[in-house]
Amino acid sequence: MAATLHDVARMAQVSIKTVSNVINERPNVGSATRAKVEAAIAELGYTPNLTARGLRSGRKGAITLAVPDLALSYFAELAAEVIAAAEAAGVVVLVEQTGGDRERELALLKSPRLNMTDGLIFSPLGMGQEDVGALEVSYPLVILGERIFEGPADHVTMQNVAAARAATEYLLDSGRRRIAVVGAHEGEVVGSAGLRLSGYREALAAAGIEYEPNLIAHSGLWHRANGATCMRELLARGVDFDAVFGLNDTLALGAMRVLQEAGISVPADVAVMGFDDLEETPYSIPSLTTVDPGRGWIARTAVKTLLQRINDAGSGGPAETRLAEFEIRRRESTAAA
Amino acid sequence: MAATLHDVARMAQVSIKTVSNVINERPNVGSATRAKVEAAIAELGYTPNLTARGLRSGRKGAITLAVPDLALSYFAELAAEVIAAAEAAGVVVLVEQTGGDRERELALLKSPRLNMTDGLIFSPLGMGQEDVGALEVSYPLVILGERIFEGPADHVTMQNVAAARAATEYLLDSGRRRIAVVGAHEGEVVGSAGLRLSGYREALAAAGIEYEPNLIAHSGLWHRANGATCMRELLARGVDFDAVFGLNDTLALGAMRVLQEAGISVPADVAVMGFDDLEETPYSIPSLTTVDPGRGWIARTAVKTLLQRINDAGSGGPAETRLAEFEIRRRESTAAA
DNA sequence: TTGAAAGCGCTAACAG
DNA sequence: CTGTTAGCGCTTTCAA
Repeated sequence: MAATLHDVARMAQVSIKTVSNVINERPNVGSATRAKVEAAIAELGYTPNLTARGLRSGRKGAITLAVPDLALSYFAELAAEVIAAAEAAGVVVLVEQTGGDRERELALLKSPRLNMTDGLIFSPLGMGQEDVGALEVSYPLVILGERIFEGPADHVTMQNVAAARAATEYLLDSGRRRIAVVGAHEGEVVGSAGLRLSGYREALAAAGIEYEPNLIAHSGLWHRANGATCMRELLARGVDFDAVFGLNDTLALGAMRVLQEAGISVPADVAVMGFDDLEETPYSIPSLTTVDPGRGWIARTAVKTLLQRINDAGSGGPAETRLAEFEIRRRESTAAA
Repeated sequence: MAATLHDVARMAQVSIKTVSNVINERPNVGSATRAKVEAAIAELGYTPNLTARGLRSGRKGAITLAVPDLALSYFAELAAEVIAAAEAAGVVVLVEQTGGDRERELALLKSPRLNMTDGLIFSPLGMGQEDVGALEVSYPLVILGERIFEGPADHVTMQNVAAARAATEYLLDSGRRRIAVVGAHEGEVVGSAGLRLSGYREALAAAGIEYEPNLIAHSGLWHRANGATCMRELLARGVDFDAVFGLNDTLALGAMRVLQEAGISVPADVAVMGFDDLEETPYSIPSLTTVDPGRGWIARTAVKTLLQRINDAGSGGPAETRLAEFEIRRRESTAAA
């Protein structure tokens, strides 16, 4: 059995309160007493029971991170950065996967499991604006991504529209005119897919180029395999294009795979642009031009914001939205034809 | 304030014990009483306080998964499967990153944080056989990977030596003779790198081919960038080779990138073999032949084993080692020259 | 500066 | 079948 505060107190011949004071680095403890207590702690190998502390104090020193799926590289890299940022603040991270499924996302928001942690960083994929009410929760909550605007919770996110527009303009500037899109979501408006498509359309409109639905390929989850499928579909349609904008990197990579399989040269025949700046993008063949949406900043800001809300305990002012800076990472896949 | 058992009991006009019985699905509750209690639970939106339950029962319904880094695809995909398996068993997962650093790994094993969960699935990278004593811990522990043999804890792992040997033999069988290795760890014996290199040497020896140190490139963490660096080094050495065995997929992918950059055709000039069967390997260009080491089975078995130990609470018998089956996934990168 | 004691919300004897 | 009660290990008033 692990040693408790009582055991330490008994051994050090002081009261349990004094031991507690030492552990929590409270100032008012005599140095002789402190030394005695510390000796006893070392001797017994005492380590505080975090569950008991959590019950008593209401603070668990843990947060939950909910993402669709860690097998999606973007979320894996995001999670890595969230965990690192939390660790730096002395907080641990419980990771939940929702599969991007609306029902599971809604269920998670009301799950008793959440009371094991002090708050939630939530990256929804299936929920939409109509579910904004579900975000009225009794615990600190930070939302990532754009499915929901103007909600009751803090929001940390990337500039999807502006960044996608910049990506498209970059393609346009390099002389491409017929830009296919891979990974769109039929009829979506508020999700990442819808927003990035809006950015694409804005760029087209600004350049006086007509939007052509036939150049848009739709898919479900943004897996590499779906990028490949989209590209096969585009090729099957027989539509002509000189560039592809993958709505994220894995889609772009999957599409690029199929392009080369079909004997189409990248970038000579078709330029490829991604979105996310995954760690692997400099190592694809050819290396992938993409948009760095500020993932690291998003992770750090989400953790910082959540911990602030936890500390403020309700008195923290109205919900805020914070936007990350983005940047185009130019690589080989979009080199001049 | 959230409703408690007391609130529910008061509203349903029963004792707190009865409410507890209902919640924990204990059989001995009259159906009329049960209905009353359930109504009260619904009315108050009662949700059990898991922290209190954990303190009282000693069971938290959570486990810890410690991996080097979620930004490494192998660990991200492993974590995804561990979390899914745990979820199926009604358990949540706290994820820790050690960076593969020995000191951090050792520190984690003694961290008070671990008492927030019921047990640990641990994938060490920096620790070695000399640290086997650190695995004598007071909580249920399952070790993943091969850094440590014959330890006091259950061990779920892949067949590194046999699988690497099979991979090398596959290359040999397809007519390749000078097989470079990317990602070796200088002087390592018990780690994945050392074991996979042993498998490589076994295959060479069995085929009567001499082992040539000049064909081996060393690296640190198995990042894609390091695979690229290794390949640059190999090319700089001017040594001749007709195949590359990447000790994992990301290394192989990074190496393949550099090969093509140098105008060397894969697989015509050089065949490339990976290890891990990452989700992206069918979509690289060319698609990557690799070893599926049984990652999904490992994740599910690790969770099952850990939960069993947790349930057995010490009376579970001696530590066991479980080995996953492996399989070569043949793709384009090793097609006949 | 330190001690005694209450109680966080729950489970599990033990009674009835 | 249901109620009473004693803690799990900790933090935290309140006194001394």
